[in-house]
Formats: sequence, structure tokens, C-alpha cells
Amino acid sequence: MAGSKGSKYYDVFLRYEIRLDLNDKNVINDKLFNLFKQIDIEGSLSLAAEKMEISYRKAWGDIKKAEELLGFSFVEKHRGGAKGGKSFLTEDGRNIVEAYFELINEFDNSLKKITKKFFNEVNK
Amino acid sequence: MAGSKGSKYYDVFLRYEIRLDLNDKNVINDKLFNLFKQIDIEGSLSLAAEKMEISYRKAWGDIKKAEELLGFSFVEKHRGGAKGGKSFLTEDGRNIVEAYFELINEFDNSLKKITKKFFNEVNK
DNA sequence: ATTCGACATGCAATTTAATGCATATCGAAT
DNA sequence: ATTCGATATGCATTAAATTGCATGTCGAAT
Repeated sequence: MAGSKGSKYYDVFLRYEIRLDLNDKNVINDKLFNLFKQIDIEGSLSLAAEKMEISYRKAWGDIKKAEELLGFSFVEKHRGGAKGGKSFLTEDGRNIVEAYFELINEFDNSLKKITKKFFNEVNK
Repeated sequence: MAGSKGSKYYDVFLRYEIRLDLNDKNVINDKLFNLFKQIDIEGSLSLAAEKMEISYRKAWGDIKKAEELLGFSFVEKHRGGAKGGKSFLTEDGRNIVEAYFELINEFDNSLKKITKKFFNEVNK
């Protein structure tokens, strides 16, 4: 994704980030989408937070805020049991995450298609 | 860009942000791209900062950091004169900004193409 | 030669974000 | 009924980002 070899753009990468906004306020960002995915994989919020290298406190807070703002939930959280509890995605959560990754895929294609042109132009 | 009328996604908007990274560190983000554009329009860093509603201090610092990291400059800054000074984009700067907005355009198309499907799927 | 106002920059002060506890709650499994 | 460990949450502490001076520099226009 960098410019051509030897060019001054060689190590420069073009990135993008998708997010969901409500009333111009960010509700779900890239990191949160990926946290959701990890929850789905791990079946645990605390494990997912660890995997994403953020504090459990933040992960929990971010999810809560998003759910409060949107008025519906993405993660079904359960306490209790010998294993302490577990978490997994709700139907909405699963759909959002799925759609998000489809979108990433589409965007990647757009990006690939454009990058060559972009760097060629910029790099002359 | 929202979901269909009356759906719970009605006010939810899908956004994206493009940025340039160097060694996994962000060098130019969306805001900075737009600051560059404003500099081009205003011919002044201080005015551009004002337009973007950030402090001059930050605008100046952000540009400096980006230029230091990348090793070339986007803005040609001049001091002196009755008007105090002026700023405008370098050739590189102009190319980058131009390419950025082309890219935005392409991405918007991708997004439009996908959004309907996205929200339909999610909203079932 | 003087002036004027944008650019240049360090640093203290403020705001915002994130972390790190401490402490409580829950319920499936034993 | 007891236990165990993840979830729940407030709050103090730290860290990071941003702002806001203060003070200096520059040179085209007068």
C-alpha cells in the first residue's frame, strides 16, 4: 500500500477507519467493532479486553455508553456460575459486526483499486 | 446514510476517516488534511486554524510533527511584511490534498453503494 | 528605519481520556 | 448452602491531548 520502492512515500501507508455516529457523536469506532468481535470469539468481556489490550474498565464503559446512546444492546452479559459469568453478542451485535467486516472488505477493495493511482499521482 | 425511516438505525450514520501512517504511527489524519485545504484557501495558517476551530498552537504543532516525521513539507510558511506573513501549500502538499479529496470521493461512492445493503441487512 | 501582524516556540495550566483499585453482585456448578 | 470468578460500578490517580500565554523573530510595505 506504500508508494513505489525508493520513493519518499515508501513507508507511508494509507489507512482508514469506519465508525458509527449518532447525532455527530461517535458511538462505535474501529476498536469497539473489534472488541465486539473478540467478545464473540472469547465468550468473555474481560478476556476480550485483554486481547484488545485495553482495561476491562474501559471496555465495559465503552460498551455501556454505546448501548445507552443507541438504546439497544450489542452484548449480552451474564454474571454467575462457577466460571463467574460470560458474554456474547446479541442478534443486533452479531449483525453489526458482520456488516462491519463486510464493509471493511469492500473498502479494502476500493482502496487497493485506488492506491496505485493515488501514489503514482502524488509521487509523479 | 441512515437506516430506513422509523427503524432504530434512523439517526445512525456510517462514517469513515482516511489517514496517512508512517511506521504504524498516524502522521496525517482527516483533520490535518482539511487544515491543509484551509491553508490553501486562506493563505494563512492562523486563519486556517481558526476556521478549523483548533488553536494556532496545535495546528502549527501538528504540521511540524508531520513534516518532521515524513522528512518533507506540505506548507511553505513565510514571516514578515506588513501583513505579518503568509502560508501556502508546497507542491507535495497540494498533491497530497488533491489525492486525498479524490479518494474521499471514491470512498463516498463505495459507501453509498454499500449502505443500503448494510442497513437493510442489519435492520432486516 | 520603523512598523505591523503572522509565524515560531517553550512552558504552565487545563481538559479529556484511560487506568487502577476497591468493593459489590450474581448464579451455575459443586 | 457454599464457592468461584466474571461482570458491575464509583472514584481517585495517571497519562495524554489541547489550550493559552508570553515572548521573540521575521521582512514587505510604508
